[in-house]
Amino acid sequence: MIRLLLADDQDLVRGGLAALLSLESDLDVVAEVGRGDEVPHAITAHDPDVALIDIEMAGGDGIEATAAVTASGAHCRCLIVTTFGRPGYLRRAMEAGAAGFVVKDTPADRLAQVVRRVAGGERVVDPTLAADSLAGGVDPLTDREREVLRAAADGASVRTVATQLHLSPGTVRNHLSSAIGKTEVENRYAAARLARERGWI
Amino acid sequence: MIRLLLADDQDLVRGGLAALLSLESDLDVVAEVGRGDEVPHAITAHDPDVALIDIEMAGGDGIEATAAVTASGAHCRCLIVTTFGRPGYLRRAMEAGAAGFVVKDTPADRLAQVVRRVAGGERVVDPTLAADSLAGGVDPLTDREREVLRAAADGASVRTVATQLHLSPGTVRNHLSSAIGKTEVENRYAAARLARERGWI
DNA sequence: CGGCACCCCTGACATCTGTCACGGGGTATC
DNA sequence: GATACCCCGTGACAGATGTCAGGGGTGCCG
Repeated sequence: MIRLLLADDQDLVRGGLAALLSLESDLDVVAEVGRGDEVPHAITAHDPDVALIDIEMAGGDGIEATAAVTASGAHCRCLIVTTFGRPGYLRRAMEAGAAGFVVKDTPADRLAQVVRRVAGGERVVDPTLAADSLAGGVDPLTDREREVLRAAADGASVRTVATQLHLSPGTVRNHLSSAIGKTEVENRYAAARLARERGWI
Repeated sequence: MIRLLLADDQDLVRGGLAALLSLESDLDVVAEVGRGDEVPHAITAHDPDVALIDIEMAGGDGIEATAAVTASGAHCRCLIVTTFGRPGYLRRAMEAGAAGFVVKDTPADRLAQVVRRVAGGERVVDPTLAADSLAGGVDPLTDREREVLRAAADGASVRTVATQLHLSPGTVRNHLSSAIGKTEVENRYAAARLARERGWI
């Protein structure tokens, strides 16, 4: 019997996955949580073999949760199950110690197979996604550029961002200009959009 | 027996919902589609009583699909099941003739009840969402403002938007300025963000 | 009919943005 | 030590943006 933990902030999706996986005789959903930061506690409490974790969640994201589980040295292996197949997500998830990464577009009947392979010790990655990740290139932004871009992403002015990050307005503009250059777009918003799409911020 | 159609572009979610609903003895999932524009055809082919439709989908959105079903005069009733509880979505869905609207945060065991009530002829709306919709106010934007805002949302310059919509650059700027004023924010991007959040664009 | 709201356009203005050249300071690598 | 990054800052410039005050046109409604 493979013991499973589900982490997803949407009740219907979580319930659906539970129903789906429970159809398999060798899989047993032993716990469900709706927030990323509840994952470590649930793992110590229920000792699952595999944790299926979403990335975008209300309380703490799934990559951080995965990193926490990895750091704790728990027996449980983490399988990321996410909506967005962003190359940056994949890379960051693997760095955080994830044992698998699939998108929610995966055919439903294949999920159980993936879970079994992960439980068996394999690393399972969505093949098309892995190709994208290799082809799409890596994040060219520096830490500061990412930070500034993130702060400016939802329409904050230079002055606001500068105050927020304790920087001079000129410096903020320089970082933004650099990010715009690296992403080869016209302005900060397009740059932020692209960076988000690629999973860089 | 209540016959169901599922429309969601994510295989795992669709499969999960199917598994979840199939646990109920009076519900029967007779068809599944992964695109909004396949909904009308699937309805004529399988004659379901209730269609569970997502909004954000790859091929044609769920509100358009609902409108098409309503226009066709089919016996089938549409229940929107979506990730985002945006007031604008709710309003537009109801205008398109939806018989129900729930978010994916809904507890899994309540979905079957909602489906039964919709099948029985009731209109079922997420209560907190309905409150938001009434309190949050209506879309203050004009058709043109919405259009211009949408075109400018992902970082296009004024010139680009103007060419795209066959307008003068000055006119575009006036529309944007007006939208910025109505949304009470600082710039077009924040305005677009807010409009998207509210479901206006 | 007169308002009223929307649409389209113009021109002008202050401000914000994106870019460039330039400087100084820190750290890691060879 | 030289080199190469990265970080932070300045000053200056052209161009984009947001705002305002106009002008005409349409259609709707009291």
